[in-house]
Order: sequence, then C-alpha cells, then structure tokens
Amino acid sequence: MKTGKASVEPVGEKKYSFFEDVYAVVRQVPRGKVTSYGAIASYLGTKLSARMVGWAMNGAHQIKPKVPAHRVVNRNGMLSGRGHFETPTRMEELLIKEGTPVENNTVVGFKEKFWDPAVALSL
DNA sequence: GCATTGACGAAGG
DNA sequence: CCCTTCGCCAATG
Repeated sequence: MKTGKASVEPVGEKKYSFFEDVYAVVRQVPRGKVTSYGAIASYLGTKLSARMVGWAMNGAHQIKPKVPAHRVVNRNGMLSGRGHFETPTRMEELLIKEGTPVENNTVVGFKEKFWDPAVALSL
C-alpha cells in the first residue's frame, strides 16, 4: 500500500498497551465519581506522562465499549476535555445526569468525588 | 526528519 | 496569587 493511514489507528492493531490500560481504568470509574489524568497516569506508572492519558482519550470515542471520558478531568477538577465531545456541553450534562454537579466547567466537590484508581483497584 | 501541538502537572518567577 | 516554563510522549504538520 502506498498510502499510510493517519488518525488514530482503529481496531485491528492489538499492540496497544498504554491506551488500553487507560481505557480499562476509566471504564472502572464508578458512576457519580471522577478521576484525573494524572491519577490514571500515576497508577499506570507514567505519572510524568499525564498528557498521554489525555491523548489516549482522543481515541476513546471510537473504541468499544465506549469509555466514560466525561468522568475524567484534570487535576483541578476542570472539564478540560469538554471540547472534544459531540458538544462542548455534553460532558457536564453527562456528569450532572450521573450525579456529579458541575459548575463553571468544574466538578463541584471534586476532591470528594475523586476516584483514585491506585486506591480503588488496590483493594 | 525536525518543529509544533496537546483532553496534564508540577515548579518557578 | 497569577502567569510562564519545563517535562513527558505521541501524533500531526
């Protein structure tokens, strides 16, 4: 083939590892709770690469089962990834619908709603 | 193949 | 206290 595909490679390649791990963790986030990119990265051992977690979410929209990326926010509790959803308001709507109040694009009581994979998955 | 960007985070000024 | 810079790694230009 002469043309190299761009975009995030869809299904077919199973050589993913970091990405799949991220998806797996996010899928385990309980409803009404949220986690941060850094927490996931730290749990996977790549806390210095929190950006990669966010990048992994970039492909989370096309994989199955769908990943609740709306439950993942930055360390400030802010819905930094809202612009990547179907609509910029879809993320906060989903969170509020699941029992997570959002105000000014930020999770209310983020620290209380925080779900740490390093703790939850460590039990 | 190098430069820039990015859904982050921590540190420095 | 707010803004800027660096680091990390991968993808895109």
